[in-house]
Parts: sequence; structure tokens; C-alpha cells
Amino acid sequence: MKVGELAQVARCTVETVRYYEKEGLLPAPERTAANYRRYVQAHVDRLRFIRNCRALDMTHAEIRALLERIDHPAGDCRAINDLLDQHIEHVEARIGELRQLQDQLVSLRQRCRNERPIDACGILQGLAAMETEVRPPRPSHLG
Amino acid sequence: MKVGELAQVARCTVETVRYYEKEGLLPAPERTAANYRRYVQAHVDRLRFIRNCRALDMTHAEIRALLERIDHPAGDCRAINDLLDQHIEHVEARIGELRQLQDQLVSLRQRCRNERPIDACGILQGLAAMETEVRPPRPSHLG
DNA sequence: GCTTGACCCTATAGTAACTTCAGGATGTGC
DNA sequence: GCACATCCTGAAGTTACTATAGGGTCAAGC
Repeated sequence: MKVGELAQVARCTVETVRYYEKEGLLPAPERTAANYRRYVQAHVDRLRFIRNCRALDMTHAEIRALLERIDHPAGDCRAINDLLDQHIEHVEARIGELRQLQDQLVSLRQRCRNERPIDACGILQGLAAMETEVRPPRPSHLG
Repeated sequence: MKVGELAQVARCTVETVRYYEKEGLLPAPERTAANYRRYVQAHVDRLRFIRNCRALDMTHAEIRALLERIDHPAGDCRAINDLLDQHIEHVEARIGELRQLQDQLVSLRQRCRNERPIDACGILQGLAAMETEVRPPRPSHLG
């Protein structure tokens, strides 16, 4: 299986596949005489796993931690449960932040219902008058 | 007012202030004989405006568009209203995405209530079995 | 045998909004 | 005159890719 085919079954681009290899998430496969990557089923499974994690917005570091456990199973899966719990918290926190943001945006928007000259625009006035908040360094990686 | 003081009143770092200058969001101030930046009240107002926009998760491009209108007022403020409406939609869309994500994560988490050996971990099994989704290129910049 | 087109390769740079670092100058208090 | 905080510039690092340049491989068709 060549890289294009692998990318297709995993629904990503060939660039992403090669990138994961460089990052050490996906093991480097054998090469053909022409130096083409030659993948086997294990690569498909692993890449699917990675893409599923990414679909859940996990970072490469989080995915790496999971793969580590899979590659070197030891003890129970508590660490995995914990990782997922933390991730769920991240997402929850980010939703909360965005909700608050949304409230602010909507109330800002209501300051200018009609088309006024720029100088009278309630939105710009609101943005100028807002109490500048400390932007906490993102606790989550979710943007 | 030196850069450290400006950063303090605007609640950001001096690096951020200098970065905004390089980006053209904040105009370059006069310099002292020792080549120190010397800011005046207008800079404070502008930086506060920028930080308020950032607190609302606007991109530099969006902020630039707003500043443009402020610097060259022309016509009415319809474009500003539109920009904000679009931004509100972005945030709304992202909240929806994260909610869906959260549902998936929670149901994944429920697959492993107790501490099992790695091989039996319901979470890892779930991640391996998930139908790999096409990750749509982010329509919003909100991560 | 030759061309065309789809696919593969590497290495490098670009994205967003900063942060960090290296290496050095300035200003202030004691 | 020295320590220490603060200032300066320029370059590189962050995250997870995407894009681009410049080239090799392979199968099909003429």
C-alpha cells in the first residue's frame, strides 16, 4: 500500500501522513526499490487511531501518550482514563469561555442597531470603552 | 511612558507591544535619545482597543479592518456591524463543534469506568474502532 | 522507444499570534 | 563604580499542518 492509498483510507492528505512519520507518531515503513513508502495493515490501524484522536481535538502530545501506553502496556489504564478526563475538562472550559465571549459579542452588537457614521458607531465605542481584561494564557489548546 | 509601563496598563507583555508595532497594529512611537520607545495617551487607547478585540478572539485581520475604519472614517458603520455579525457566527459555530466533540468524548469515557489492563481499556478500543471522520478544514479561526 | 500524466520523493518556507532566547545597551539606587 | 531592572534588536521556537520547488518513478498509449 502506497502513501496515497493510505491517506485515502485514513481520510487525510499524503503530506499529513509524511508529517506524522517525521513527528514519530506513525512508524516509518519499509521502502520499495524506488524509495516509495510501502505500508501494511498495522499502519492503517495506527493512522486511523491517530486521526480519530485528532478528530477529538487531542494534541500530538496527548496522542503520543496514548500510543506509548499501547506500545508498552503496563499496569492498568488509569492514566488513559485520566488523560481523557483532562481532555474533557479542556473542552468544557473552552465551551464556557466561548459562551461568555458570545454574550459579550452579542451585547456589543446591540450597541449599534442602525447604520451610523463611524464616529457614532456604538460598537467601536464599546470596544474602546471595555475594561481591558487580563487574557489568561490559554489553559486549553483548543483555541 | 516607556514600553514596560504601557504593557502594564494594557495588561500584556512588552514583547506583545513590540510585536503589534512590527505588525503595524500599533503605530511606532517617538524614541528617546537612548532609543527607548516613548508612548503617549493615544497609544494607550489604541493598545487597549486592540487588546479588547483580542479578548473577544478577533484575528489581527479583523482588528486591522476595524482600525482602518477608525483611522479613515468614511460612510456609515455597516461594515463594522457586518464584521461583528460574522465574528459572532464564527464563535457560535465553534461552540456547536465543541459541544458535539464533548458528547463524543463523554461517551468514549463511559466505555472504561474501572481500571483495566491496557489491552482491555474500553477507551483505547473505542478510539481504534471509531469511524474515521473527515476533518473539515476549520471554517473559523477559533481553534 | 517516447511521451504524458498520475503519483512518489526531499527539503524548505509559510500560517497565527505570539513567546523565548541570545547578546548587548541604558538608567537608577547605593 | 557596581548591581539590577529595564530597554534594544534579531532570530528562532511553538502547533499541526499546508504549500511550494525541484525532481524521480511508473503504467498506458502511440
